[in-house]
Amino acid sequence: MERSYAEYVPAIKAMSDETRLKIIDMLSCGEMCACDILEEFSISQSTLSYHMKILTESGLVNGVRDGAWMRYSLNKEKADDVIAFFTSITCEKDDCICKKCKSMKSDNRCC
Amino acid sequence: MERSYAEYVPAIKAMSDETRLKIIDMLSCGEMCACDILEEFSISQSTLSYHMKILTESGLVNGVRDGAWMRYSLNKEKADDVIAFFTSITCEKDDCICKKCKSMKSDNRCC
DNA sequence: AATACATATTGACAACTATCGATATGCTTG
DNA sequence: CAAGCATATCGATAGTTGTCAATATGTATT
Repeated sequence: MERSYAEYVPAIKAMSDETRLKIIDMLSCGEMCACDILEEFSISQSTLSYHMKILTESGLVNGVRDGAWMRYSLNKEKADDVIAFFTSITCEKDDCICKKCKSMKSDNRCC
Repeated sequence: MERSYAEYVPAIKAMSDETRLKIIDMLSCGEMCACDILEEFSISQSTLSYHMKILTESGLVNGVRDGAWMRYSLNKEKADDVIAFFTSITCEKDDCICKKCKSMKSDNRCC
């Protein structure tokens, strides 16, 4: 089975930034609007908007407009999907890509 | 509780690349040497060495010299640690950072 | 319609990343 | 020790990222 690693890259990239990790954590219990998220950081409004765009485009965060505000929330399904993907590529498995290694020996060593 | 998001950034950054995700997958069942990993990709030897450095410096991959070869393996503890961190920041929790949000209402909405 | 507020977009820029070819280092074997 | 193979490092380069100030857009209120 060929796994589609590239499919997960945008979400993992979205998580590979300290600011965005904190935002994900902040959204784990419910919705927050941009202005309240902004208060927790020492970054400009445009920078936060940039981070929220990366998070929403990655699918990890949902954003809905509510009048003048944007309400952001965590897309739990997507987050769980990423976690499941991680778990799958870091666990031994019967159809593992490494089984294709020509010189792999019986003790799981090659070379 | 203040979480140390920054602590996990190098490992997540290491995972945010298609090539390195595939390498992690290849190492999930056992050790492989650089030359065998290289065969699975269309990249130069120096580029692979660069990726292996990022993976080992992040702690996700262990590299040990074995004569002329390097034997790489997944650091399962580190991988599990990252997964546990993800799980923790994407799940509701009593000590959640979002609970500090001034305007958070009883229905977990703010604004 | 004018003003104020919330958020998004733009343009600029410095820092970082992925890549390569060339070269260096380290190990093994004749 | 010389040659050859495995891996690492270096220097260059094109592309990406995170940041800001300025500006634009969208919504609510007066």
